[in-house]
Amino acid sequence: MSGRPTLERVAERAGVSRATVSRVVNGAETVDPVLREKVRRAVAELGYVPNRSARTLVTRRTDLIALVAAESEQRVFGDPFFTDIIRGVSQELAGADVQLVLMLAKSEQDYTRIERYLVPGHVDGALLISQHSGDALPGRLLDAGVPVVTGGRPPDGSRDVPHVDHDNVTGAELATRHLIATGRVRIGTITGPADMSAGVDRLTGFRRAAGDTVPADRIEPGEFTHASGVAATERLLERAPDVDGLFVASDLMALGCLTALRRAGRSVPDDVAVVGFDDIAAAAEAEPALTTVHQETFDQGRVMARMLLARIGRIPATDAGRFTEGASRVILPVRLVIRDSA
Amino acid sequence: MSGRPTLERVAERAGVSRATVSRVVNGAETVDPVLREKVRRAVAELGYVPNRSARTLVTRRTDLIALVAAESEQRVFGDPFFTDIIRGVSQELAGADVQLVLMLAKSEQDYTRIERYLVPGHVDGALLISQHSGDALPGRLLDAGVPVVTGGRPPDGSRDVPHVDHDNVTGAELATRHLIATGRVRIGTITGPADMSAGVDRLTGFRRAAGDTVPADRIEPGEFTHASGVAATERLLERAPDVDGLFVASDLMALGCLTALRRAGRSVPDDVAVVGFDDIAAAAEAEPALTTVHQETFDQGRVMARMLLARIGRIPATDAGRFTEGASRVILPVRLVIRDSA
DNA sequence: CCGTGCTGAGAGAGCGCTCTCCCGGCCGTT
DNA sequence: AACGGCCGGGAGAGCGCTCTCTCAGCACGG
Repeated sequence: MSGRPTLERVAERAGVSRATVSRVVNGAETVDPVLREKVRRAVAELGYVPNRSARTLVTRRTDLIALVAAESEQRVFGDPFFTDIIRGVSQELAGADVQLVLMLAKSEQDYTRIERYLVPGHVDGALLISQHSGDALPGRLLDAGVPVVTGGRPPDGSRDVPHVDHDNVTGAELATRHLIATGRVRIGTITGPADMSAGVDRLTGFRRAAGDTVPADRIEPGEFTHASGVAATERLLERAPDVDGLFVASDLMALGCLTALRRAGRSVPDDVAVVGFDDIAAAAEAEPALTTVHQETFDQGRVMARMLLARIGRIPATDAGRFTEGASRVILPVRLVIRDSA
Repeated sequence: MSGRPTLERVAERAGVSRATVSRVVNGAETVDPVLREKVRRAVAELGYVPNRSARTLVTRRTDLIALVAAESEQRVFGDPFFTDIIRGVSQELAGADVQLVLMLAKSEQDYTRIERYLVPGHVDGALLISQHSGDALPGRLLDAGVPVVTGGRPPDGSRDVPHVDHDNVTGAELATRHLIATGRVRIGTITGPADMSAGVDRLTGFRRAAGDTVPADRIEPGEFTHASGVAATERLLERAPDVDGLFVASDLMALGCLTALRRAGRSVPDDVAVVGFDDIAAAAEAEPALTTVHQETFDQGRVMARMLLARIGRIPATDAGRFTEGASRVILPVRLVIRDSA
């Protein structure tokens, strides 16, 4: 570390000034090809790599982007969702030579720490996932001028933040219509949390397809986890034993639902048809294989990253495409995947 | 960002020199309490937060630690393993005010990029998970003087690197002994990849318990994934249809194994007893609930982080405990969890 | 009374880079 | 032939921080 070559050393070796080396390293056009070649060689010979901090100090660019996930209640983490988003984000950032700083918030205290870290320009921008209503972070970051993109529509009532979401309403509608089209008449749903937009939107879609005639005892709240899927199904079966079709707002819950139905002696899809949402890997392996709404979580991560990169001017104009300036909202399409459970 | 207060401004407001403010901010003892209080107030009033790059430039400390995962073949990612490690690492780093930089390598090219990034002091240390034999990264980092801790024993033949592993040999031995103790006589195993130490060690443990009498056609290689578990079980059943007990080297594969056995019309545990390894959340939910070897992946992440922090002098001596200097190797205990599949 | 030893605080020199100036040389113009 | 314009390259001023060095001030002993 002590012996690491500096710009100065490279300049010396190449017989030019520091400024010229800097120009070459940063790809400036206005350098004589002969000098450029000399510098290139000196850089290679010395194994020169620019010192990030020194550069950041003057450019005010960190080449760092934070991915913040509210991990509270382990909700995010049981979900393959998290992993896929990270993979997508990671891939896109790698291409832009930007590093990913991962920050998990388990408590209010963590949140404060994260806020203190993000605000003063330690990162060039932030990606937020798993937002809940009442979350002040996006607003604070916006106020502080930190570029932000969230995964999923911000909860109702929060400020308008650029975001990338899946078409949850349409997905839920497709799922529910499928239940109806296959002859189910006493349809119910297990919903996601009411403080997350994915929960709200999927219920909206369900209502849009099923109409307002669905009695309240066939609507049961869950928490997007496997365990909550089991519990919600049990409660629902108790109150509405004649239910013959269920739209379950996440695959993890749907898997729990299958377990609960099996224990209750109901056969799927004969007695009760089940449709999930997310199309996680385990859905296809379930017994029976789960009919579900497919979404592209990996792509969501990629688009989030691209959108943020565009906002901070890190994507060449040609590449940025529709995300360059205007777009502050991208809704990705979903599709129904019919397997055996409905 | 432009208006962010600097040390200079704080000094001015507090009526002291920059050096004194720096001392207070960094918790030096040798400052007059009166001045200290003045500085504290000025810091609070201006909302001063030190500029990380400027500090890094002189201290050569980045307060950044990289977590590198070889994501190739998506093996790492299907696994809840990854998520748990991250959670553990993240928690421990948060306490030390160190940020986590996540780097996923999908290709050789990524690997080169990562190496270029890590070597020149962009991070204070690196955590490596999912190592394969032939992986040159740990050695290169060691040579470059970058502190490294790996998750899992480095593959045979690689250089000795500080690491944190679970006791895979003992775990596999326990699992296999359980099969024997419950009366299974024609025992087989589905192994992990031969280029990963977890795969090798679990096979060693199996052999240690089962003896050398196990015929080769009851040993079938898998890749730690669900799909490979299904395939390996099918191949094994074809060659050794009379098998009555299986030690499967990962839960994901064991779940696949259950699926394959069900399809083949074998009942578990009556016809074939199955023991997995990892105790992922889904193991308890499986049908039948999976008997498996429990490991503390979350703790593994924590210990890895602590070990690295100790090596770079970021853990107070009292806390560092056994990891301070000597320990370059920690083996975490595992235990057998008996459920319904064996 | 002065000299010695200490403690606490300020002055100032960088850390390695970028970027704005400015200047020298070359072209084209009048 | 003289001059303006332009372009490539060098000099040098920071970016915000840390840390060594130095010195002022005080208590103490001789």
